Amino acid sequence: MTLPRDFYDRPTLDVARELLGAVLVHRHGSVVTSGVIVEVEAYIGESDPACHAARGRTTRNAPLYGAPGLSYVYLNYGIHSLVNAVTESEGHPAAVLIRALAPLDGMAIMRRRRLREMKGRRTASGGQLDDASLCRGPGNLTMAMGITLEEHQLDLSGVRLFVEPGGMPVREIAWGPRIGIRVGTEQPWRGWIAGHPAVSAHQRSG
DNA sequence: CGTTCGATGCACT
DNA sequence: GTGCATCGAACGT
Repeated sequence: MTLPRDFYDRPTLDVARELLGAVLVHRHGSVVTSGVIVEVEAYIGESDPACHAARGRTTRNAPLYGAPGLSYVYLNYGIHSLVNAVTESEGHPAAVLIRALAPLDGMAIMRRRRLREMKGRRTASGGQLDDASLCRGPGNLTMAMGITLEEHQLDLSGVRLFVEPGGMPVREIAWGPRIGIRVGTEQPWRGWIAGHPAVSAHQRSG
């Protein structure tokens, strides 16, 4: 079962909460990668200074104003593709950023992609990557899953990049300030599964 | 613990 | 030209 389009046509914080514990799946040819969503952030409307729509509609952020249930992928810092799910009805720009996954399928290729990206660089751990680290962080998870700008504007209820509910039981959800932004930090719009080892940025408890 | 820094692409000013 | 919804290493305290 795949979450339908109208799942995303709702208040963004509701969508964000219910994405926790669901499974993000990427089919790239015959290669399938997936993982349980354990960390998300909500970006809601033009009044949210951290939302890409904060300064009105542009060609870049137009998909945020469009149909809910599509992917919104953009390149950040010239290096990382970040993947969002567009939420709320047309004309209401909002999205949920997927920040971390607990890997399920394709862990071998995830590890290969992550290590290839780190090639040439010295690593403190000698190039070790435990399972919980494969998709920890929004840039790391897209690297591991092979999500690029080619996955921009895909139907999340389709067959290539989609979400299935019920990946794991969610005992406790914690909420706190969003990470890595310079404005809008007063809103507790980062949600994560309390205590999960794949959550990024040291804040795993609530 | 903390801050700083380089790598890198694109949209916007 | 500036500014990022990043990452990991390096170095200071």
